[in-house]
Amino acid sequence: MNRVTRKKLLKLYERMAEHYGTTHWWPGDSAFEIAVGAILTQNTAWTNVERAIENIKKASLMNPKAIMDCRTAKLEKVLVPSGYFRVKAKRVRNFCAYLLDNYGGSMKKMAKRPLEELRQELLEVNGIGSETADDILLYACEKPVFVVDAYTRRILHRHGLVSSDIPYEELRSLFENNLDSDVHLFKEYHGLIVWTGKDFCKRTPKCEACPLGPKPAINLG
DNA sequence: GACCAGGCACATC
DNA sequence: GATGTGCATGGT
Repeated sequence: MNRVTRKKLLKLYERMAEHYGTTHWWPGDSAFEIAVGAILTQNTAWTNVERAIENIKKASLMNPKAIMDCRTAKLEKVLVPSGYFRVKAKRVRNFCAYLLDNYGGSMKKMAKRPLEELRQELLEVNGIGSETADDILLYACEKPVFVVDAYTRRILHRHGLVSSDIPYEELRSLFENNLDSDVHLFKEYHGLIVWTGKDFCKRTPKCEACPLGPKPAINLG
């Protein structure tokens, strides 16, 4: 099922923006911090990620070289609050190794690579999948990529626009092909989806108060 | 105390 | 190629 149109996507955006205003998503003091946060937030609530990011900063580890140089036990310890700390320590390090080997540890240099090639490279890093790669591309590298997450799929499905098992790439294409290729729009759209999802679209949704309408299937026309 | 959260890789059939 | 499983913490 695919009933997505440009008009409907703009309507969704408009309703969420009316409710929340500007989200300024994604928070972070640097592109590197955003990339690390993208890995740490995998299947994890953002509040837990914030604690781990604070720990990384307090330990002066918020740069790729420091993360590669520190002992595994120490890195794992600062990541404990974000959950899955053993796998995430490996994944963060895999990204740091990639960044150091290919771009001398510079996110700025990395971001100069063409979008498609960079996306392929990121996906080859063990621990970086589609969503994490796209988070990094959009929010850390300012590339016009639409980030799809569980909320995106859930919200569009509940409004009768796509099937619940639509593949990641397919859903990403629907947004990218129907909207202007605009980094600011893509950032805000995803930010609004995250906020709406957190407030109203968990597995047990509170559709009554949702800015998108009182029922899962609303008239978006 | 159960259930859930913005994933991902790997094993198995 | 589809389906299942491990990974771990903190909030509700």
